[in-house]
Amino acid sequence: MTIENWTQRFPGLAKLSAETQNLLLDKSNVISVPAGTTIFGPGNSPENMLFLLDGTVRVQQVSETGHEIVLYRIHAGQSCVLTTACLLAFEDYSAEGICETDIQAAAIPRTVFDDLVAQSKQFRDFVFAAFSKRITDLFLMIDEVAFQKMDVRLADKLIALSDGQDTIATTHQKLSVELGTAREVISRQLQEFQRRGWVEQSRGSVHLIQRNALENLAGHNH
Amino acid sequence: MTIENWTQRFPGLAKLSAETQNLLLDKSNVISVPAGTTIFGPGNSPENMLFLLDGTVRVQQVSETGHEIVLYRIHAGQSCVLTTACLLAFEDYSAEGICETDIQAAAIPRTVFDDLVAQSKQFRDFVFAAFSKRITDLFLMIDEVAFQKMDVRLADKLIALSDGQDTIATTHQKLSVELGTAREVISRQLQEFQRRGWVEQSRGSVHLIQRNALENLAGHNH
DNA sequence: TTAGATTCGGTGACATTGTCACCAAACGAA
DNA sequence: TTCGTTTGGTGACAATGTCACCGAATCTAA
Repeated sequence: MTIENWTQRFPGLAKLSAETQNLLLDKSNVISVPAGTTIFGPGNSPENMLFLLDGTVRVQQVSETGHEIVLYRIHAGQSCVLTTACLLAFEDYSAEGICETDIQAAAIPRTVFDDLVAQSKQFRDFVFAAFSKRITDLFLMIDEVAFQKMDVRLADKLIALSDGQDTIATTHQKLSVELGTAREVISRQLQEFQRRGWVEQSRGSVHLIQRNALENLAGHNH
Repeated sequence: MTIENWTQRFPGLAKLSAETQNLLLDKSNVISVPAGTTIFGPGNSPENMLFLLDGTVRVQQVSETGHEIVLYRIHAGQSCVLTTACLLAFEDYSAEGICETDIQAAAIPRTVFDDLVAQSKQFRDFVFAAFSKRITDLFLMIDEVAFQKMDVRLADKLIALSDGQDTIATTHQKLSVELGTAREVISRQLQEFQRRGWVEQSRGSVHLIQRNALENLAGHNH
C-alpha cells in the first residue's frame, strides 16, 4: 500500500464508493509535520480537516490556573474530529494539538469535507462515529478524573504509555500532566510502586518490572 | 407561534429553506413526556433524535464505583447531540437523560435526520455546531473537575441553578451529584457560606443572601 | 574543560477534599 | 401517632494538592 491510496488505511473510509474515494484522494494533500509541532491551538485554527496516516498527535489543555492535562491522543488511522468540529463551528479552540512524533496526514479543505458529508452516507457514518467515540471517551475521562484513585489512574496510564515495552521514557512532570495532577503526587506513587517491586526508576524513565501487578491494580482483569 | 411551526424556535433551524423546514415539520412527531422520565440510558437507546421545545433534560452518569455526576443539561431550543451520536454509532450510552420538568420535544427518525444532513448545508452546520459546543463544554468540565476548588465550583453551581431566583429547591445530596463530590463536602461548604452570610439554609432549599459574593468567588467578574 | 544554569526528582509541613461511621432532627405514609 | 425514610451534622482519618525548599544529574556556553 502506498501513500497514494491512503483511504485504504481507514476502516471507515475503505467502504466508500470508488468514486468518493477518488474525490477524497484527488482533493486532499498529504503533508508531513515534524515532532513537536503544534498543529492547532488557541489563535491557530487549522484550515483543513486532518486524517492521520502516521504518527501520534497529543491533545491537551492549559487551564486558567496554569494546570495542564492531556485530553486524548489521535493515532494513525484516526481523524481529528475536534479539528472538524471547530472548522465548522468557527469557534476558538480551548485545546492544542501537538505532534508527539513526526507525522503524515491527509489534509482536506473544509468545503471538500462538507461535500463529502452531503454526498456519501458512508462518510457521514464515519464522521458521526468519530464524534460519538470522542464524546463517550470524554464521558469516561470525566468519570475517571472525578472518581478514580490516583494509584489506579497512574497504573493504567503506565500500561497505556508502555505500549507493550518495558521501559517508558518520560518524567514525573510529564506523567503529572497526563493525569492532571501534581508532580509530587506522581513521585510519591511511583515510590510506592517501586517499594512494592512493580517498577524501577531512573532519571527520565520508568521500567515496568511487574506489569501484571499494575494491570491488576488498573482493573485490567479480563 | 404555535407548536406546528416549532422550527422557528431554533435559531439554527430558522435559517433552513422553507422546503427543508416543511420536511422537518412533516416527518417529526411532537411528543410530551412527564418530569422524572428517563428518556435515554443504558439499555434504552432512543429511536429518534430529539429537538427540545419545552423543559429541561439532565444528562448524568453513574460510575462503576456508584458515584454520580451531572454532565450537562439540554434546554428548550437545543437538540440532544448525544442522542444523535449514539443513534448513528449504535453504541451503548454510558450516560442517561432524565426529564427535570415536563417536556415537549420534536422527535425525528434516524433516516430523516440522515436525509436532512445530506440535503441541507444549514442543517449540517446546525448539527456540527451542536457537536462542537458539546465537546468544548466537556473540555471545560474536565478542566473544572480536575483543577477548580470546591468552593468556587459550588458558588458557580448555585448561581447557575438559581436561574435568577433567590431560592434554590435542592438538597445537599443533589448538589453533590451536580459536582461529582460527596454530600459531606457540600454540607461543609454551605456551612462556610452561611457563616459568611452569603446563604441561608433550610431543609431542602438554599437561599442566596449575597449573590454578589458568590458570583465574585465563582469568578463572574465581568 | 569548567562554571553556571536548568531539569529532575525528593521531602516535610500543611490545606483541601474524600471516606467512613455514626447521630439526630424533620418529614411522610400507614 | 408511630415508624421508616430523608436530610443534614459531626469527628476521625485517608488521600490528594500546594508550597517551599533541597540536592543531584544534565546541559550549555565560554
